[in-house]
Amino acid sequence: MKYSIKEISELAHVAPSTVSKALNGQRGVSEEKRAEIIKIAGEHNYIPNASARALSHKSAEAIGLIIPAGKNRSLLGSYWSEIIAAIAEEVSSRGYSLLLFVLDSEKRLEGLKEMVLRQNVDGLIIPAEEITLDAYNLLIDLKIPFVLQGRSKVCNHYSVDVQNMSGAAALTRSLLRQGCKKCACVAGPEEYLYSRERVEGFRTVMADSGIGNAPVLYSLYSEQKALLDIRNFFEKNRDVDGVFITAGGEFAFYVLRVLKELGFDMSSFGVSVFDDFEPLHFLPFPVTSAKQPVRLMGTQTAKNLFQLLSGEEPPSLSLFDITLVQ
Amino acid sequence: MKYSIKEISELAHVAPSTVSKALNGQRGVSEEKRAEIIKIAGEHNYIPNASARALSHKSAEAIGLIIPAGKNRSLLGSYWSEIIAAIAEEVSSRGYSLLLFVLDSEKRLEGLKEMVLRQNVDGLIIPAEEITLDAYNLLIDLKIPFVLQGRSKVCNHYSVDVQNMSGAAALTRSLLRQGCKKCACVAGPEEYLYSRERVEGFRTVMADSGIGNAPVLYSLYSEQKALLDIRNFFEKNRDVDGVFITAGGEFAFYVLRVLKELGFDMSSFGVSVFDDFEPLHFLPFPVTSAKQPVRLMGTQTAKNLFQLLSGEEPPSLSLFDITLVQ
DNA sequence: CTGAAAGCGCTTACAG
DNA sequence: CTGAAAGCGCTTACAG
Repeated sequence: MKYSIKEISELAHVAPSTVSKALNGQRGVSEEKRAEIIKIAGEHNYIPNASARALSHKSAEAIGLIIPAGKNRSLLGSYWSEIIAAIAEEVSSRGYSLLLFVLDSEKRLEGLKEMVLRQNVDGLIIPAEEITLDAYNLLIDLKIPFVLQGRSKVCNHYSVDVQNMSGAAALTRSLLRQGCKKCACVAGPEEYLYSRERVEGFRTVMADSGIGNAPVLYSLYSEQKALLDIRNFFEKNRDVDGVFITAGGEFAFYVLRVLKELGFDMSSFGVSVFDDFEPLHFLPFPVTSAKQPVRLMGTQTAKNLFQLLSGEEPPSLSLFDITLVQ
Repeated sequence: MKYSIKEISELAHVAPSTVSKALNGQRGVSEEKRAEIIKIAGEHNYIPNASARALSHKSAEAIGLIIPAGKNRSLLGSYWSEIIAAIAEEVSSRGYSLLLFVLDSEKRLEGLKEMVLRQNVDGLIIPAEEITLDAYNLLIDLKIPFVLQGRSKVCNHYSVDVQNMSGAAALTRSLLRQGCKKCACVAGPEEYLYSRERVEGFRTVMADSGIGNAPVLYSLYSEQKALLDIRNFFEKNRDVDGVFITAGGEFAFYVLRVLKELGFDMSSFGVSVFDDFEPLHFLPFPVTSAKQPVRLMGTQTAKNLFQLLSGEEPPSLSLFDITLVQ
């Protein structure tokens, strides 16, 4: 059975307010009574009602995390699965809880807006690529604190991100160093800032080394669409001998699957991937990848949000470097 | 700015209770007023306070999902990342939200207990391998509805699980069919029922084919410990020519890494893994894996929990079959 | 130190 | 149809 504070107060022969103070470690209760109350509450498995607490506190002690996944975008092997773990850890270490909102590819932030907002959260963590101007304005209007995971081109707001351009440049240089003559780039959705930045890093290095217009493909993360696009792309670019893939996880494997199917000789093919993923290094050919300090980044995001909640001003941008993994 | 129902009611020149009825689609409001109220609420981005709502409803419209991950157990490529997505989808399609609790390897359910319980959730989804008798009794005492993901040996309760024994048997038979003469089994923690069941499936098939005591290793999922155990195991079992791994994701790759390091000739080595994981099929040698219908299982778990919440009696056990993937 | 009272923002009988 | 009132379970000034 579930007890309320009133019932506990009766069992302890004190007022509810005294129980509240005792259990919350506030002063104004004799140590004698406090001990007694704690004992009784423990014996009855008393657990304060979080909603009531939130209502009077005017704080739910909860933060909301939005992640892009759902039917067409797997969480598997992705950046987001590690982000979740990192943020969950930081959030729960502060006694807060974590509301998770998973975005379907169709129902973008729009559909979830109401849902997210009607759940009481003190703040939100939002993937930069998902925020829209409308959503941004709404959050600002409602004064709901939030931080972005990544940077957005839609709005300028507190962000935590990785050095996309220099990371992509390093990966591209690695392809050249391996002797690739004709490199291509397969990127995620063009509408995402990080896709574009990584492509730009690729292009810059290619241009610097005198290669005018290396082939670039922007695609989507949905398996079906990606496989189709990638196949078309490589059928038109049979002479490519190296590829820079701007996104890891399953997407990188889609590219590799197509290359294999089209009969490319992978033993003399350069592959570099933005985002590290252990299975990449078990392949029968070498892969260079960029490891983002994802855990640190997730933790930083949560920390920045908590700073915001406490009224302090967090850094407007926390930028992290990648590490090359061979 | 954030408006309360009282403020909206003043703007609309009606009583708060009328606003409530209008916005919640209840009868007892003229359609005229209802339209007017909805209009005003919309214009002011009115969003009802979830805590207040939960407090009077006596339902938070939220369910809690506990997952085992954290520092030493990655979410990457795991069963749990898909479970999260499936459950999130089902939960949000019902207008509920999802509280996520990530368990560190040290602080098992115990530490989280208070945390989980003081957040208002209508029900919980708990990994079978994490539940303890104490936690079980507490939940029963507090009448908090919950379902288990997997079966537990600690308690008999509503569960959703995969056919562990027959799946393991199929994978083992596949090794034999490939011509393996000396098969070993590398399993996850012995304390987990599914580890034991899968080992049992392995042993049964081995025994049936006249092989007395095939080597079996139980280890942990933490990278460090696993690598150590696995190395020791195979150093002592140099003559093994096939392995059945009871868990997919990164754990399977630990095994493969060690085999590679120890110089086993993988081209003539049989590998079968319980749990499918796309990267497994890009390896330079064939791997047989068992694909669990993880999405369906997650959805079923959520559905069973909602049945429980609505006062119905869900199946005490929903069992799913694996599919062999070559 | 102790407790009665008001308030947090909703919802839901209940009366008019 | 409409609204005043009580209640959900806490917390927090405020008196005593």
